[in-house]
Amino acid sequence: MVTLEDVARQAGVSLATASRVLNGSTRQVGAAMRTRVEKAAAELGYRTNVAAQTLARGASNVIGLVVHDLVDPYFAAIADGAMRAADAEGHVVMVGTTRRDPEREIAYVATLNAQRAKAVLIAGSRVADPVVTARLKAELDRYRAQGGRAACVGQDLLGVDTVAPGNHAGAARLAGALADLGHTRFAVLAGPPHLITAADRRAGFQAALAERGLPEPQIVYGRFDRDGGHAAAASVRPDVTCVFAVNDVMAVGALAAFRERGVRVPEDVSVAGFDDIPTLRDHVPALSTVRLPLAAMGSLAVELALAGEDVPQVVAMEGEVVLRESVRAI
Amino acid sequence: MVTLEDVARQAGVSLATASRVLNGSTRQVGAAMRTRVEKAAAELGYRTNVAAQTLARGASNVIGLVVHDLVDPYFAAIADGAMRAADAEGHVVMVGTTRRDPEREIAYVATLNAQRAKAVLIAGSRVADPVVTARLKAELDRYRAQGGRAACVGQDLLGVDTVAPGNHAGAARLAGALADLGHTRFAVLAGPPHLITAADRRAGFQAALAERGLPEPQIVYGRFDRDGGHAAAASVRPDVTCVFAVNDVMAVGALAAFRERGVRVPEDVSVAGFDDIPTLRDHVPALSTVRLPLAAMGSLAVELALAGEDVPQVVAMEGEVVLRESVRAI
DNA sequence: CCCTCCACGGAAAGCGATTTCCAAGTATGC
DNA sequence: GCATACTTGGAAATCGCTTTCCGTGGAGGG
Repeated sequence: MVTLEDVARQAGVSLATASRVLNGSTRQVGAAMRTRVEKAAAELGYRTNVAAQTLARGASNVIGLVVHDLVDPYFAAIADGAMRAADAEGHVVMVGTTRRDPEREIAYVATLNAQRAKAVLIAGSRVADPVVTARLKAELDRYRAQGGRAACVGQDLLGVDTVAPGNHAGAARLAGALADLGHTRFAVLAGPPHLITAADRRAGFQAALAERGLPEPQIVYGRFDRDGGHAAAASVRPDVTCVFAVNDVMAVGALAAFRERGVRVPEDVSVAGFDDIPTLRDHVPALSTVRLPLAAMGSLAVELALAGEDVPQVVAMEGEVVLRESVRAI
Repeated sequence: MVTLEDVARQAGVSLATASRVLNGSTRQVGAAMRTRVEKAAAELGYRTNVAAQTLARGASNVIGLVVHDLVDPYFAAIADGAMRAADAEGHVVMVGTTRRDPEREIAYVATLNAQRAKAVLIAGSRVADPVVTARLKAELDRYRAQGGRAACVGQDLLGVDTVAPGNHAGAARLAGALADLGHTRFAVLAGPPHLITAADRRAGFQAALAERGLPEPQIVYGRFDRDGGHAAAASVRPDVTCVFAVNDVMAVGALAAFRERGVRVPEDVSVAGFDDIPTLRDHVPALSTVRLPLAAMGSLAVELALAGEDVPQVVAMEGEVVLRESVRAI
């Protein structure tokens, strides 16, 4: 394994000079020395040992990204945005998936702390359990106490820079748009009650209906993924004319369930989701939803974390209602 | 920043003992010392400095994964499989996206070499340019010369452990199945000519048609993504009854293009893809394809790399033809 | 022509862990 | 009861790089 010392010896210069040439420094190195070092490094096939560099510098160029599930287009889009931003700043990205287990989320923050990652990004909904949230916050605080930066895409509950999607307001606007189409009897495929994102969207939707004096929607709890939507669709009451799934992958699952049962969308029932994941544009029928700029949210989170303001910044991202063929007026 | 030395001092033991307790070792430590160290570590909130550990041990627990595009469900599925396997072995994963630029692929291998990653996984098609391939191979060889392990999901061109999808054979079997339905006039949305995966699939398809004495299919080149399929579909000749897109995302794009033009699938034209990406199951019409076990391929690649046999292993993965509603007999 | 200052090369002290080598204490066998 | 063999704790060298501090030679100013 060729080290900087090998390069320095081959070039006939000191370690310090070789380091300054190859790994950047504020100090200048004369042209003659510089080319000698570069030539030696190329000949020997030298590659910096980042572990040693990180140790010596006391700072790494790793950005950690924690998501629930990379296969979910929602997280894939956020991760993609984050990776582009990280890349543009010369950082590399370490990704961990929690598989929706908060314990794994905490463990991964600890791992990233051990890596002395430059920044940690946590994407995805918080859970309603205050004990779990407190433990994650404690782990993040410890990390930040050691000089780490952190940002979150989701609820502003961790005391760090946050990109906060307007879940409540977006769902409320969607409810309004759907009510304007003449719907009165709604169902909400609400996901798990303890997931705050799911709960906020459900609550926003319900609040808007109540404000208009419309009857309470049917609430169906379930999982937050495609299969959860598929299963929940089975219990929707027959008099319901419009179904709101609290995220797009659930809506896609519900659409599949309706199709299997011969229920036509939108003729028999209207369906809407939330997020506007990229894969949606090829779906039949085209799904109505609330558009969130997912990739931008990912890159913004990276920028916030890297900027590292003293007081945590919270940026709200409002979703835009997009009506497509999955809904119709009644 | 609390170090092992702080912990040792607080516990009143030596650095060596603290290290043995906290970071694993073959050596035993007495129960009394052990609990004292653990207590001190917990009180101080100690987190191992992985950079220092990596430097001292001469080995890291990072696995690098290089993919073209995380938003593409094909790569997301492979990455997910790889991450699960890595996780099971106690490794963390660093992901890089190349955005289909071979230069970035090479650069990322160099970065992972600098990280002294335990293993590097390269997923995605090689390109036909032998110079580029040689440069990537050289970079990988340098990495492996320093003790790194590598594996590849794709063509066996890099001299490392490889999980090789049966592109040619799978496409040939698909062509056979489609011909059995009575189709004789085909088009192939062939992707970019220089992408070997795309070329192999096209060639396999053509070979099977030729073997049956069927006329040459129309070949339409284009990009290897959804928009490429969408654009390519526009130039399909009107007499064609069956279109093969060399991957699923292209097929999905083609389906969208046909829908926009009022061409019905499968009534007017049959369409098939390749890969069987997970999002396909909710597509309308359900897309016929060749199923590849993507997640398993990802985890297998990790296992191969970690096993580190002396001679590179090559595991072929054969795809299974799956006919769904996007094709019909003629 | 002398003095100051700048530019640039090198020696050496860390960074925070692991691990080898010693030494001392404790079991075990006869 | 003594020699032998394990255990187990600690001192110190080491991993590869960065960076401070020092020293030297040459340019520029008066």
